[in-house]
Amino acid sequence: MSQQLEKPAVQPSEEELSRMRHSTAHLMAAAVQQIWPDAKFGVGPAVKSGFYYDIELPQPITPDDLGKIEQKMRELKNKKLSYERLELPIDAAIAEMERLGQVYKVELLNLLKEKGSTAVAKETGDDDVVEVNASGGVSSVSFYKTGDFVDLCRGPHVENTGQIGAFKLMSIAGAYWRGNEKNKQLQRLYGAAFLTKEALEQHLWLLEEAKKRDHRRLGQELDLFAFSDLVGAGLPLFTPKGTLLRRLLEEFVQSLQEPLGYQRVQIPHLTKTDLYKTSGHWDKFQDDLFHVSGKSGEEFCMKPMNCPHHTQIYASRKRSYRELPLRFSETTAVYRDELPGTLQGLSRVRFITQDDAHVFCLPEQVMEEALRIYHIVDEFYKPFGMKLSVRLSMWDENQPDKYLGTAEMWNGAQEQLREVLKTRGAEWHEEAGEAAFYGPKIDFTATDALERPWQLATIQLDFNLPQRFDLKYVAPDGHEARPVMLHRAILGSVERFMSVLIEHYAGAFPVWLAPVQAIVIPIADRHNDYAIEVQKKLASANPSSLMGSIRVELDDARESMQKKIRNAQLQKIPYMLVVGDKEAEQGAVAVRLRNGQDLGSLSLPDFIGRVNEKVVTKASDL
RNA sequence: GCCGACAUAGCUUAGUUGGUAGAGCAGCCGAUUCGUAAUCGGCAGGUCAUCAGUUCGACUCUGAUUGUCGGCUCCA
Repeated sequence: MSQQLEKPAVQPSEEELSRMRHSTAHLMAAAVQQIWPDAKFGVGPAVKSGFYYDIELPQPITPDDLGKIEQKMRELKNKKLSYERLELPIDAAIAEMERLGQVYKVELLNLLKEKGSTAVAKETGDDDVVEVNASGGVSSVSFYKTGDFVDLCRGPHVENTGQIGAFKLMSIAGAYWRGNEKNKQLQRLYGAAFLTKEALEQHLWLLEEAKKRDHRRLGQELDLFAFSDLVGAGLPLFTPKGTLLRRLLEEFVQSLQEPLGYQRVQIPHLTKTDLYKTSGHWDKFQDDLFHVSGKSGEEFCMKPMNCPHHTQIYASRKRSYRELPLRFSETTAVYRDELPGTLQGLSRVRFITQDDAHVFCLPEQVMEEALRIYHIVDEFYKPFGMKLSVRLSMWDENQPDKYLGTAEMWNGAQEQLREVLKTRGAEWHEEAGEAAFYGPKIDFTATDALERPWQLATIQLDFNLPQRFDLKYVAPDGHEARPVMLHRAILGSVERFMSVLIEHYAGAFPVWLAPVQAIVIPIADRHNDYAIEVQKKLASANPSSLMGSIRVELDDARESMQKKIRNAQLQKIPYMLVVGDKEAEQGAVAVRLRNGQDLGSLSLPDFIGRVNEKVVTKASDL
């Protein structure tokens, strides 16, 4: 007998929470079943901050029903019903579920019987169904019974419903059965659940706070971008301030990549579709392109990516091994006809500006080049203090037809990227099926205010497109050889990066990024002349800033100083420069920081020096 | 694309048994000239997203379209 591990005295709270949430999902299902006895149940796992259950009813559940369900849940909770575990041979289980008309459970059980629990967990996204261990067939399964509700489930659960904490049903959504859009769509009921009422309230409060950081709201309040129904969905329009922010980000990344040998190129936004028929994108993405036709009858489309164009710059002349690596970079827009239901603020758009680059190199240069890119990613993200998670996105070897190239190619390329991660000492996780169709990638993701993950930077290895476009270089021995291609983006999409950035800072940008860095606030009209003088001096003062000056505005509205300070606060302007009689006399400014701190009177050179330092160091403080 | 919800002035929004819209902020005009988060008064601004339909009459009811939000699916 193996040594028993002692249970820790205090359960890790995550595990405890997750168990309670899972039990709450059962409680909700039990309540739904009492109200609508003909409800059919899909899967119902615990998730971040709560749980969900997928349910099918002849009459859809409406938001008004949520209160009713909650009330029934409380009733059942107060009865302190036990969670009772039963084991059944799989065939008996199938028969029982058939008797109850639970068609989805029957389907799961059959799947378990044939393919085992790993396959089921993978397909449903729910590993609570049964113990995840073997990938072979399962011979017996466990059920949990709560009151009249019996559910296929591996557990564990709390002992009885009285131990369930505070919960609230949050929303109803559609979700395809087994995650496949060809299947029927069930109703997914989401709930939040916490051990205590206080924790639940805290969570709801955090959600409210997150709304204030929503980039869509801040984009409007801070006048960064806008949308127009006339222009169309997913097509953001950038205001002067938003455009300035974009330029600052682009120039930052340019300042990092240019010294590393990246050369700018430029390509048209239209192309004949032949380009994508050659690259292989056509077969996969033709429905997601904006198609354009001209006079000639030739088929054109808006470019949805830049790699094929860049290969044609490479292919425009004979290349020698001596000129490799070639690193073509370009910050440029691509256009993708994303499904309307997926569009979301700047996070998911149809006009996407990529800070794209393609490196063409010798096979033996791949590591070095990938490491260079990794270095740029590190340097770029450092000043923001954003938490990035790193994913090695691999192909799905069970679906080779979704990808170009051979298993050998894929395994080799994946191993190379794994080496890169090891060399960097990165912490990463690996996911099959997340690769691009032409190669594996290292993806860097960040989260928004609601902690939804978004992919930003990416490093992709590609042996396929060089082959498709028959790219060559002349090797030292005089023979022609095939270069390797790396695709990379640092921000990813400028729009998406901005969405994450805005939420990361809650709109309060550090000095180097703030579209308006300082605002001069004259106390009374008689101070306007001095205020103008201050503005002029600052606007031409800061040669080391990326934009060549301090970005300063003057608020000469005939309003109270208090009002002007309030407005500047709401605009999250880092420095408020109050000038009155005293300052005019001393040639100074009274500096108030965005965080409310009063720096007192500073001479102009002192203030300029301060801003200069914050900009040059990309400081996060003021 | 699918499921569900929503759409009133630039922004936030009031407006239930269907009788042609009311406010705050922003804007404009005037007064106020102020020491660290909203001075006061006035004016203007709406074919109630669009298009059909029901009705004597539609912001209100029905349908379609467009857009937005939360999910699902997809994501080069």
